[in-house]
Amino acid sequence: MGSTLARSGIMTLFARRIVGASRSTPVADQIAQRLMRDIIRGHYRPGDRIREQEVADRLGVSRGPVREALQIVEQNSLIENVPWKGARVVLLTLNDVEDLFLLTAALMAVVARLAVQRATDAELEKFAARVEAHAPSADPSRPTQEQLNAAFGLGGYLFEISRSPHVAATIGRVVRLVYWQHRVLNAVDAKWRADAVETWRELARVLQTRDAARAERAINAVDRHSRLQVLKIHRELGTAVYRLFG
Amino acid sequence: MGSTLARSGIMTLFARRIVGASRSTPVADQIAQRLMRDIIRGHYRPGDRIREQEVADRLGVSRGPVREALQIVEQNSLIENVPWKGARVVLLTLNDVEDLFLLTAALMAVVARLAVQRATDAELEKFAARVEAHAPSADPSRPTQEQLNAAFGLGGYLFEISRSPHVAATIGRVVRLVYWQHRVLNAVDAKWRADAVETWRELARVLQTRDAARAERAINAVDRHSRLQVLKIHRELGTAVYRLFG
DNA sequence: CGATGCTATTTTGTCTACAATCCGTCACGG
DNA sequence: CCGTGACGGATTGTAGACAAAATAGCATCG
Repeated sequence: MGSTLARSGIMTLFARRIVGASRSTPVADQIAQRLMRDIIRGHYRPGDRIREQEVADRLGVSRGPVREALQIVEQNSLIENVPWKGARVVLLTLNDVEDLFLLTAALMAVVARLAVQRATDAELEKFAARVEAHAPSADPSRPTQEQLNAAFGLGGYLFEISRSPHVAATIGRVVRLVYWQHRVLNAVDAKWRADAVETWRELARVLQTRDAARAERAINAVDRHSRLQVLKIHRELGTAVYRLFG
Repeated sequence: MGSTLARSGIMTLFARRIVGASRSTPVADQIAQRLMRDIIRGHYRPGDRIREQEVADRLGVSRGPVREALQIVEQNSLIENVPWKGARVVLLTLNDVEDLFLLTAALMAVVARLAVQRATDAELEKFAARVEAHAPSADPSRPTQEQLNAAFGLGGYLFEISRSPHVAATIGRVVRLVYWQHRVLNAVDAKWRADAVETWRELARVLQTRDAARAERAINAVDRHSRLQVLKIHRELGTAVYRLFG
């Protein structure tokens, strides 16, 4: 059946299975990861309906696991499940996005403190190396998707070395939505991407000083650029932003 | 089928369905709420296995909706779903609980700011009234469950008047786990409960001053008493705390 | 006596079938 | 011409049956 079900690889960072870790990932989980990837990559757009049978046919499974997966995706705030009407990709309003950035700021501060406290020197060095490795994707000529993947990957590793599954899970649900909104940044081809990489570099440097207060400021600087741009576009375009998600 | 499926009423506060709001709550959601209630109230204890057929028989439904419900509960970090081995109630370690309190503190600060900004005067008065109404449950002779319900109810209303579904959903997942840990407070029958009510009263007063900084301090004071007690018990008893969850 | 491998039972994972509900369409009447 | 209500197709909700895997118990062997 599931030759079409190749594991995502990017989202996996936030999927912590604390104990068992059996070799075979449950099909429902795989479908959920795949659906969230498809939504964030633009295969489904905000407001789109997701039909169970369509997903089942596309992935070569039956509707049972698909329904379980939809519950997972709903819990991650990417879809809404309305009784007898099915699943629909959420339409985030300007207020939603503002609140998500609020949450991100507060939770990122926690992550920064934990990383400073708990990450090893080797891990912080590896983090800095990853920042450099992903830096090329900040090239304005590259598609937004690469920048998105890079940020998601860096964030995921940062959560990992913070050594708190609960913090990682909580903030993971939030940043997934935030980075999804980064798709609207297609509309602005400014030097924003280069600035973003510079803030990541600064964060990597500050983390190695083990200064919690400075780390909090540095990690919030990372999101500041994108936050301003994303909110600006939302304010200008209103609900028309959804056309940018194709 | 579902005469046994009476709606919980307490958890409902965190279950936001943004648009549709059809009259009939999906069975899977009802089962999930019921399972989470059962776990927190001690029907299932940490480490207990939850068999699908048992749940299905007990609630008078088939295994399909139960499986969907288990995915929801797993996303709320109350159970772990291990492939081919089923669902098991999570065993929170001391580290887990510490991290959850960290998260709570950070997120409660956000809630305090939002409540100060967004709640109406009438809502803040109603909040103060609810604090007084629930005050009797702080009576040391009452069971811990009542104190737990009271705190959960007050928290839920506070999240509601903060007017941010995303913040409410995010912190809801965390405080559910935190208040679950309050069960260990059976072991200490100190004057903790009366102190707790006094911190709630103080929070209600401060919110009405619309002072965000003071509100942050006040809301963190609410959890401080229970946090210290809970962590103390965890440190003293180690894994033996699980015996307190019956 | 203890360890190991086999077998029976239990439990989970998935699929198929059927019932309940919704949505678009069209006929009908005002 | 427009609103209203019924019909049919499509989609979701649930149930039951079957396959796959794990657990427990027991017999066997060292």
